[in-house]
Amino acid sequence: MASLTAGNRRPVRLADIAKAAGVSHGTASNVFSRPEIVREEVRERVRAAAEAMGYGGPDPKGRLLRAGKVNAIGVATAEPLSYFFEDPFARVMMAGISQACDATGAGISLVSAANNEQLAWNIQSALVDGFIVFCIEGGSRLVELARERKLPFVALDLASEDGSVAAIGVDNIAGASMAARHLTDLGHRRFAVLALPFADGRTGLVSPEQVRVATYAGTRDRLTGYLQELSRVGIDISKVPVYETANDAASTKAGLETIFASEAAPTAILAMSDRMALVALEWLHARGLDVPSDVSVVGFDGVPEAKVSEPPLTTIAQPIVEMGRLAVKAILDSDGPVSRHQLPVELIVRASSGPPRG
Amino acid sequence: MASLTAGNRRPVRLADIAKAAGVSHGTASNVFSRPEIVREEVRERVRAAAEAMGYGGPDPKGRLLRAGKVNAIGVATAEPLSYFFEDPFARVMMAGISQACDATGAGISLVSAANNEQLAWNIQSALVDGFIVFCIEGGSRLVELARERKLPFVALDLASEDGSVAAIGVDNIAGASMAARHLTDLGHRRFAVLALPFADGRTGLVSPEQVRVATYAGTRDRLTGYLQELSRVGIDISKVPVYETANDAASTKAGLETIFASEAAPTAILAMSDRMALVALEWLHARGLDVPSDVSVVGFDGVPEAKVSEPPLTTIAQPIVEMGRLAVKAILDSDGPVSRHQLPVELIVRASSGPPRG
DNA sequence: CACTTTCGTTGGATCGATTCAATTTTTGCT
DNA sequence: AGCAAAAATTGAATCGATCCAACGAAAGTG
Repeated sequence: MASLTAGNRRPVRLADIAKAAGVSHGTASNVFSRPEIVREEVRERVRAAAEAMGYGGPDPKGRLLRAGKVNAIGVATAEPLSYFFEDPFARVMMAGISQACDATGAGISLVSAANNEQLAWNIQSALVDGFIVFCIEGGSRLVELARERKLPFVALDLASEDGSVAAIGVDNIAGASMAARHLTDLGHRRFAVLALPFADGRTGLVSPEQVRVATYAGTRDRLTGYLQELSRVGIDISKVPVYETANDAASTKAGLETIFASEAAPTAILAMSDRMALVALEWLHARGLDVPSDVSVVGFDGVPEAKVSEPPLTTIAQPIVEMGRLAVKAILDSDGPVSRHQLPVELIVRASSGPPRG
Repeated sequence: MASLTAGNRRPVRLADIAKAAGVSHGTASNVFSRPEIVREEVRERVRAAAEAMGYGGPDPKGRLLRAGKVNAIGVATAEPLSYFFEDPFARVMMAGISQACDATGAGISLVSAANNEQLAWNIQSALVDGFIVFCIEGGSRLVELARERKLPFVALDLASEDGSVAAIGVDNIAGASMAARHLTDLGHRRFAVLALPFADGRTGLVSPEQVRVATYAGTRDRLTGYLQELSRVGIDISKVPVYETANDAASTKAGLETIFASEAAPTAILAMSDRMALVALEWLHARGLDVPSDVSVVGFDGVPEAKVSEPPLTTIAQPIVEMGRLAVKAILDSDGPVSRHQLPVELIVRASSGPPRG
């Protein structure tokens, strides 16, 4: 019934206009892809036929099959799609990826789903030349799915233990160590750690046992870096509360409640992400605690928001944009050996850290 | 030379494993797409063959051609790709689009290029089921290119005059009018307007003539709304400076310089975007002018940043997320007539506006 | 035991283009 | 005009899958 309107579902193929123009489909194809090699008169005839029949140009679906290359790279996470536009770290990373893609003319396909089954299907059916995998929650599954596609892929921000997967990350141990060192140098001795997930789906204070079996090596490495430095100055690290969050506001606040409920409240907080650190800043302010005179806070990541927070956040800056660029490069020239890059981080001292009171 | 390593460029097709497993390609296909209809023994044999030969599952490229649907929608702009992750308005809009896509399981393809030729090619070859077109700079060209693909598409944030293109926008005249009304009610009589582009590529004070031939009807409508209200209270609108910017920091600051260089500096600024308004806030502060006691500022868009600026920004909020959702819906059920939605806007009064001094 | 269902499998047709070797037409030159 | 070289055109093969009508075998029925 809907077909009453002009009665056709646009089945206009290149072959149709070739017939209409009285040329072979080979020639018709040339009119669009290499117009210079077909005689002007013929070219115009074909163009006119295309115009008349409402032909929208060669369908990329067809071309794709022959050409093999999609000219787009997929960026995958196990978060909902909006993660790409809402998470500060993801946004900066995507900006880096964008730059590299713009430079090479590649497109970006966002591949993602919070739902597990949907995610698998989306990865299996993504039309891309390769994947950049954001390893936050569900990282290992994601890597597994990407690997199954047998396309080039690179894991981001993951201290993957599996040397066979290409990965781009930072030196988490060194970075965390620098953060802790900065605070111990200032004289702090009572610490608390706001940790990223060690494994999927749980939050709360973590035990050494849980750290040992951590799924996420990156989280473990940062903790290792923190604790290494703390024990160096003689702090009993078994007394340092480590609260695992889901890197969102709610679980971070819960962590802060727990941490500050204890007798010996810390004078310094080591947060494994700027996102958590920024939440902490807000929470401390609401609680009437001054930063940095009551509590110092040091983040990790170096997102732009850290520059303009109240007070501006001391943090370990990752070369996020550069990582994004490298990732794209790794996909596009993915012939060589699996590329594993470990980039340096940098301590950026701002106003959220200072000597402890007294 | 590179082919020494195992000497093959992965030409493993479904047909290959079918042959290896001793079944027809039809059956092999079924093993992956409808496993329940093939006998277990056969299924396992095929699966084993696939595993052994390193087959990564049915290639979506092939499936696509047959299926016809990509299951992804393209979002197009004439800006570089990073625009999606850096512009506040775009980010909120993308969040809305993401939500709708998550809900329906569709993917998102970012289609964009600052370079003209590249842009055309990218749109022509994008593997998508439809386009959502961000009409900022280069809007008309973009719409033209999208139209040529003969795919469903919807223009966002564009008061397109051409009734044949689906579009989702807000009532720009009413919104602008509300903004101006708010300020006239407060007692303001000396105004300046920071305008979005009327046409591509130029900035500076605009003449009525330039307004008349504006490419962007949305910009013109907002101006109409402002001026309608101003003349209603008896202001000589020919004296109101209207400075056209490129909606970036540089040209906005240039506009402010121009505006405040004049004898009778305005007591109120009407900015056609929050982005400009926020730049204005900063510029005025740096210049030593207090907002709102020296100058009131009212923006347009309602981006999240407006809530936390110093001072918080009075603005006309668009239902950005809702627009994103509607756009996706328009693409996905694109059978009906071209859908043109005009959504309402809302005046949000914050601290950046107040009565003029004296 | 013949006869109908049901189930699993087969292989050809199709999706919409590009490519390339072969062929035809045009051009250029004497 | 005659012939070689250059340019334009043709059409079959290919890309990698899915779909479906037809068919053979096994199971069920009188």
